[in-house]
Amino acid sequence: MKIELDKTYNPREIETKWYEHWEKSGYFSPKVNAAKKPFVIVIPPPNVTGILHMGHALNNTIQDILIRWHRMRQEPTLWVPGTDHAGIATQNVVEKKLAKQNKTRHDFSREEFLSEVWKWKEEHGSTIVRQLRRLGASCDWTRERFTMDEGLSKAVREAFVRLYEKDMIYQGYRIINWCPRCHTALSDEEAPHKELEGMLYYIKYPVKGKTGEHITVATTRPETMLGDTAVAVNPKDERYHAIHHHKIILPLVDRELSVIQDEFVDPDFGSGIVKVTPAHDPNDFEMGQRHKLEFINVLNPDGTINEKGGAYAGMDRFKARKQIVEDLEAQGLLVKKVSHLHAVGHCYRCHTVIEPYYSKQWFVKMRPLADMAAKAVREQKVNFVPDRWTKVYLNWMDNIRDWCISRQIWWGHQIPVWYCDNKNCKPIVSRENPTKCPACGSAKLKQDEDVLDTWFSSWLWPFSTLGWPEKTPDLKCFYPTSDLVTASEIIFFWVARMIMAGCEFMGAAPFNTVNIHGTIRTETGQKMSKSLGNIIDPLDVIDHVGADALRFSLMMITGAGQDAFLSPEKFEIGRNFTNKIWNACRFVFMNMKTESFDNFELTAEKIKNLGWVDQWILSELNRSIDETNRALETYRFNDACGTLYHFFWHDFCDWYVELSKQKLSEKVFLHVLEKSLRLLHPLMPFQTEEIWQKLKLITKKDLGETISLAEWPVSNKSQVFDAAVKKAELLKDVVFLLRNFRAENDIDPKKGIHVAIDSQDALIKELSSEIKLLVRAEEVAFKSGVKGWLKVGVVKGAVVYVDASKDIDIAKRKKAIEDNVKKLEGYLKALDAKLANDDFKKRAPKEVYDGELAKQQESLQKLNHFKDEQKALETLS
RNA sequence: GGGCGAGUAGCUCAGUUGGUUAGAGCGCUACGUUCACAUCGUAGAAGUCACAGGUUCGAGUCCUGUCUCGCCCACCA
Repeated sequence: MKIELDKTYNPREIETKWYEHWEKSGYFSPKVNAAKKPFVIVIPPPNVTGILHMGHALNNTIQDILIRWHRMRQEPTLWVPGTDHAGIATQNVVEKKLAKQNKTRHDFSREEFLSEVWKWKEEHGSTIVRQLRRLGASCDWTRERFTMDEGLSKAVREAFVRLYEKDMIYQGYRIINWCPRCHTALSDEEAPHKELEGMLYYIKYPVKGKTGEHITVATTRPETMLGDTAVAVNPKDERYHAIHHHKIILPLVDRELSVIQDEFVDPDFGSGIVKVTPAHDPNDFEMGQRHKLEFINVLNPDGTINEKGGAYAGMDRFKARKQIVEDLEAQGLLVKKVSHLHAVGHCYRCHTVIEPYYSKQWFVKMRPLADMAAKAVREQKVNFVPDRWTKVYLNWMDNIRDWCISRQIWWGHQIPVWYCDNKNCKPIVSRENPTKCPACGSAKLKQDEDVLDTWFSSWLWPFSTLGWPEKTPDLKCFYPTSDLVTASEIIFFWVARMIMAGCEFMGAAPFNTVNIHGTIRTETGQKMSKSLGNIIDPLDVIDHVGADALRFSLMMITGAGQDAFLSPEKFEIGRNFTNKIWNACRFVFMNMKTESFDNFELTAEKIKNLGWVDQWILSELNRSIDETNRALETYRFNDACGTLYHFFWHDFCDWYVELSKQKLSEKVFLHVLEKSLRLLHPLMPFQTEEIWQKLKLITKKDLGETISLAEWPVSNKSQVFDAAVKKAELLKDVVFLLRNFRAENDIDPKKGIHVAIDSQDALIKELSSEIKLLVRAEEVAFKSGVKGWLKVGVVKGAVVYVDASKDIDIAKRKKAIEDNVKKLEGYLKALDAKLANDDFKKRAPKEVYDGELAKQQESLQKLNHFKDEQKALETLS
């Protein structure tokens, strides 16, 4: 059967065709085999609101490579996919949609609003999941999960109740990060600090009963003074001993404040006196507790001043700040303002400046969890790749603070706590919805209105997706998972907490290896983001060059764990490579006598009788298999790409295919091609499958159903032939020399040249036909005492001549030789000095010394030949 | 304030325990389309390995310090 490939590779139909076939055929579901250790990855669940961006493309390509590689190694392989309900983000999206109809969520009941969100989820939530398929991600879609599906919601309740029962969840009044735009509390991780150029205001507070006397406090947030309930000084600060027992009058409000003494106050900062606002600053909160101060909250949830703010009530916090400064100035109480660089928390969802806010929230006690999780990493139950992240992780664990898990939004897992109508009854914390109060029997119960932090469901992901808390076969078989692949941004949010949850609920860390990859950036180093308009859309890239090219390009340019700087041109590397592979295969298919290849497995017997070129390419293949494995084992995907790129393009196409006009074994040809496709498959799944299937038809060989289940190549020492490799090196050297000579002398590419070689080496005499072919030589003669020809150069002791009666540009040749002589003389000078150094002779290993010596000999010989040639050219001209 | 990463060819980056004359891809220059592939081939030019010291027979690689860029963490108001 004659099978032809199209002239250029057209990924579009091929990709859709194969993905559908793979999924339908169930290749992505693991073949459970108790005797074999499974390889398992859980996907970092993208937000349901998400659309595939380059970061996802990178992240999921890495996972897919690992998964496909292990699958081909015939391990039971599972990649669990799914999406995250992304509480705040999703609610924001739906609220924005409602805003277009001039509505807010408060125009709906909670139930109505939630049904709007579910509706949105059903319509748009599968976008990213479809896009992952286009990338080629070989997830087991039969096991797809969602953080709010029934099973995972059950897991969330189970976790909450267990922690509550162990006294590791508590409710209390604390200062938390409050987003005035999202109207909710946030965890510390959700309120990253950003440096802002602000103002430090120095304000006079009058001392009571001492007209004209005042103290000066410094603050960056003057509006919080409305909630001041004390001023504080350091007890050791002698400047202020005199005022310890005085009362201070709070301007604008006329509240009477005591002076408290607290070690926290740094006498060297500002004036050395701190205004204390226990309800709006974490430090002041601590002081407030220590000194039993009053907590006055002056803010509404939306960031406006509340009724406690007197004249400023109703004003936005920033407007109030401006107004208060103006008013103080008018009263002569503003001493000065100086610009001041400080770090301010921002909401990670909407980037609004967060407000430290005193309110009642639910918290998880982190110390015991952190200790366990840190231990798991210290004992190498979990390993970070690259290793430098270990320190980052441990440092965070050491400085952990309790986790605020309640959110004042509607979309999410509602907190499983109910309050009885009878205020004297204790809250009911329950896995199931209770119908009546166990204490008083009342049926009037009200569930806590808050929902849990989205990450409270994500941290259970590695086992909740496998069925926990039920004891399912999947859980037993696939937990703990093998690798986790993610970006550094979510080490604290997610990775660290998953390790905690795994240790706490499963008694074992959830994965062995955490592979942290870099961030995708633009050419100029910016983060890619929609708002900056600097996105390169992976789906565009797939449309233009195909998923394989996208994947390969990404992997090729991303050093292990390093950030990747992208521009559209970067994807040409993958496009060109897919094209090269395609055309090489096209060539093979066009030239093979298809009838004779029903079997191209190589037996030891066959291999022994192969020609040296075949032996050489087999040697390179086996070396490449080893290198690829080493690269994949150490998560060096760019090395794996580089190895296979070089092998396929340069060894296979440039040399082997070029030499294929000589007598080569077509069996070896197909063998190498087929093995190459397997090696490339994890990187470029679509194209390799397409070609492999064609190969199957041509060879009529039963290779199996799909390349994605074909066995991963194993290297074989008996297929490495040092002599053949040496011979190839020699051939390449002679060919380079003569090609260079041709180019240097502008010899018409179509014109044959006459070559003579003077050498004692028998090996080179076996290369005449190859040399003829590759340098377009009319003849290659082996003889000594060549007279009247031009000496071109010396290769491993063999002197190479070309018939000088042809059109050689003598002047150019002279110049080339002169350059060579100069270079060689410089090199020899350095070598001579090195070898003359007694210390080098004494201390360097013998191999190194001998190596240098041999180099000296060879260079000397070359130099002499060039000098001879110079003389000969003199007589010629 | 603490920590991490990066600085190697015009650009993007490799360079694994120190040991050839420091590599690749892109770009550039010249030539080439009867060749599977011009998304190609052949050949070529191009580097003070950020800087300064040090260790060593030998440093891009190890040590110390400095500079530049980027990132993360941090309750000095």
